[in-house]
Amino acid sequence: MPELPDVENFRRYFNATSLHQRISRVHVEEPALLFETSPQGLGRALKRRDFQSTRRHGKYLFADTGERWLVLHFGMSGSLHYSKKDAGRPKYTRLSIEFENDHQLAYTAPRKLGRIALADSPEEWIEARELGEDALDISEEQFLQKLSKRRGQVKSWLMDQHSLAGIGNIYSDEILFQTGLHPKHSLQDLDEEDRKQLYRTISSVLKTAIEKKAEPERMPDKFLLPHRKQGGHCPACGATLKSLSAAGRTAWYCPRCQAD
DNA sequence: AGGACGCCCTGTTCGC
DNA sequence: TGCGAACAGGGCGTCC
Repeated sequence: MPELPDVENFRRYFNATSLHQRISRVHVEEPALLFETSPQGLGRALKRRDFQSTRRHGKYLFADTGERWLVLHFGMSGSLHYSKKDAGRPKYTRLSIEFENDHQLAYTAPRKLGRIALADSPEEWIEARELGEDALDISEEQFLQKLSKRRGQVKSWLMDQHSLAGIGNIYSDEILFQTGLHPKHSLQDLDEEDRKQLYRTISSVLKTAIEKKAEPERMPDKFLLPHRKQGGHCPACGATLKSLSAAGRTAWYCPRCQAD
């Protein structure tokens, strides 16, 4: 599930459950998800410390130990679950962090496509991965400038984490639907008003999705999200939605409201 | 540079 | 109903 709104909710969940508690044990159940560290290295970085704060950049979550930062990426299926230790670990737990209060924070990822790492700081990580500005932090001026330097299809650009960080397949569809743009619309052909509208829609869609806990059933009626599947209908005009392939993913759009 | 692929995984959904 | 194929909200490397 994890695009920017999901990860922001994970961050808030992390804050509500896992700050300021001494870490007693660290279990790495899927070492393949570790990036440039080892179970021992992760244990050394976390044990006997506590998480003091969190940050998010795009789809990455960072937790500060006062020394190094824990970095979590959720791939396509990752999530967080805080529970009492004696309840056992949730299914698909790939990493669990146990606290001295007999609770644990489990990072689950059925599809094993996530990433667990350590960084000296969020900034160091962002720079090393060459991530773009966070989609909710970027100013309109920065946004317009970045856009003007690029060519290609609008959907691909929105999903490119090196341009803007945080937007994936689902929310790029939502943003394009609400802006009335076809997924393959050329960036160069966007006029000034389209560009400004795109910027405003990114912000409003992501903020609304965060508020709604990134849960499709909670989204406003005008959102495409709950309808984007085979046989789904446009919430604005009722037309049957169409799909196409873009940047290796399936885009859903309304052929009437988003004519090319 | 940008775009189309293939691949990494595995649970769920689709289509015959 | 049952089975294999295709697909799923991500990201990376390769090739053209």
